[in-house]
Amino acid sequence: MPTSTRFVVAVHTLAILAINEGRPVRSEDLAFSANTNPTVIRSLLSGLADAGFTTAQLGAGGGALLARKPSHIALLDVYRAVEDSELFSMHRSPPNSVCVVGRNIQNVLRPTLDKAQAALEAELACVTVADIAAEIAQRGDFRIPS
Amino acid sequence: MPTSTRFVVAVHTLAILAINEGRPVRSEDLAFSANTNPTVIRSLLSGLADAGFTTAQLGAGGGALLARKPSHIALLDVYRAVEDSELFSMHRSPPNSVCVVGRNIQNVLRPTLDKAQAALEAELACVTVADIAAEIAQRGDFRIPS
DNA sequence: AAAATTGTAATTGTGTCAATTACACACATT
DNA sequence: AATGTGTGTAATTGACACAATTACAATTTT
Repeated sequence: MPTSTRFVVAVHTLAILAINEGRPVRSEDLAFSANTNPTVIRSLLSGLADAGFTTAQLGAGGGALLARKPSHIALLDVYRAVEDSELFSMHRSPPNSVCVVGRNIQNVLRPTLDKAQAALEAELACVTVADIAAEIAQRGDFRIPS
Repeated sequence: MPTSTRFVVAVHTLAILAINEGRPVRSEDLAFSANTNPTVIRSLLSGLADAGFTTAQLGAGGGALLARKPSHIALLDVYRAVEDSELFSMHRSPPNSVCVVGRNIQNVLRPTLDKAQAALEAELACVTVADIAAEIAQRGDFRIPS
């Protein structure tokens, strides 16, 4: 049940912005690091900006900036901002309602699937972009300019 | 996120087998209930049989049967038997190792993603096919022949 | 022997995501 | 003001995965 690569790339992007706190970073540079296309990054930033996590500065010397302290952006927030579809997908075409199982399976399964998703989300809520950035700084042996 | 429908359809299938305990059910009938193709069901049953959850009886009057008590088949087992790909997908092409973030992001993210997946799986481990079948029986106002 | 059913391979159809292209719009610098 | 830089968004294309479908060999029951 694969999620798209959006979530991971979005966290990657935010981590770079956290490390370059204050300095605008161009989508081209972000794309270079994530090994993808600038437009893909801009599309992600669009969602992140809607959620209030980033802003953009147009024109020469412009780029993306964090709009909020990285310690106040949980990975769950990022997940929700850029990942839209359901975690579990049900039957492609609705099950046959003539059958008791077909008639009830989705409603019966729903609470369990929701609980599982909630458990996953609770874990993502515990970690922030600041945590990720700090860990990267440690591995790279440098300090994040506060 | 076009995730696969395999997991839900597999649970659907096992619930039917649990309710028809002892009686073989043809892939055609299972497919009719799940509103899909018999071959799709047979492919799922192939994985479930490999995992030791079902057996098949060939020939006229044949079909699929549970090989284990439904109370001994957790949804997590089903999930693992029929769903192969990773829950979180990382970058499509590897991030740029010239950048500190690109070089470390995947390793830094891995523990969190693993913990999130484990939390999800723990929930799926709590519920069995027997639970699902019982809930369906209750909604359909009938009893499962033990 | 004949009919029924599974198991599996191969092909086709469909949909989603990512890459790419294109361009209008906004800002900054001169 | 004019020009260059960069974002924002739409549209197209490519790649890929899943499901549907077709086909058929193998096995079992009647």
